[in-house]
Amino acid sequence: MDFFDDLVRLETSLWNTIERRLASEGRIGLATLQALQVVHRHGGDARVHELSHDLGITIGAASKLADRLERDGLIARRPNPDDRRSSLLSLTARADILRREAAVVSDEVVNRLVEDGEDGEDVGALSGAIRRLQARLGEVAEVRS
Amino acid sequence: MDFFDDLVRLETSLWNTIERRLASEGRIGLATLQALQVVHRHGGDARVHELSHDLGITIGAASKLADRLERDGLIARRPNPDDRRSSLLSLTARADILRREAAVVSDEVVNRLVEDGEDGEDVGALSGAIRRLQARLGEVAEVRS
DNA sequence: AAAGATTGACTAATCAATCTTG
DNA sequence: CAAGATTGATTAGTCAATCTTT
Repeated sequence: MDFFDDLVRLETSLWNTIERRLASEGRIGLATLQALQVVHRHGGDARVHELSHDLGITIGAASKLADRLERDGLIARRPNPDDRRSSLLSLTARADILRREAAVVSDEVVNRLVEDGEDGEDVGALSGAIRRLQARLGEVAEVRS
Repeated sequence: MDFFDDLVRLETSLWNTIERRLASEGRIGLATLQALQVVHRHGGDARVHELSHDLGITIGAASKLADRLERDGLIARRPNPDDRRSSLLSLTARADILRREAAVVSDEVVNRLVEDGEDGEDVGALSGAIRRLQARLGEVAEVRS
């Protein structure tokens, strides 16, 4: 199971590296960035359910995450007109700016790692392989509860 | 920064999938397995420092992790003869059995994903690329504090 | 002073129970 | 009853302060 260990180690190291860079520049944290990106990508259709699914956390965790983002003025909840059980989440103007700025920093770190090395062209193939494995793992990968 | 997102998503999905399989068989959790593997790999020379380094968590978190493992009878702390500031960590006999059993399950999940698909031979290259990127990221990847 | 580890206050995750709406 | 979400109790992480040993 060397492959899995290597995968975890790289993900952890890269995550920590990006997190440090963001902190050193006084930006939002990487976990917050990931959450804001989910809301952004879903346009006006983000619910707590999408946070849970896309981040791979439980519904309970996603609900509390939305609470914190709302408390910090990063998202707004408005009633879902199609289903009164849920709310629709959207980024505040300020959050969208912070999101974009942090994304630039994160991209910089990743690109510096991935580009202009001898391994430069590996990355296309690498990304493809990762996405194929992800597809293979498929819908089996939901979080319980 | 698609590459990083894909990496995170695969790692998360695979982690959750393995975790569910372990839980369904009544084994130790994946985080515990990872910790026991670190102690195992370091032979008699594991300290709290190694847990922190290899798992990518802070020293404080590693210290508390060692507390829990010790409390649950999975590791023993004995005084480090060479340096009285630290203890040496070793697996209990029971922990080594649980570690091996859980590793088999984890390997099964990963191998089923990775082998005998059309992507079978990708994985060698994939692992290599991941390890090269990890090396490139290098020692920069320590956790602060 | 620096290195290794521990501890307390805080933050964020899980799980289970519960509430509301479909 | 299902699905979506919230909440309370518990668990595990971070950070900062501290203690001991080098």
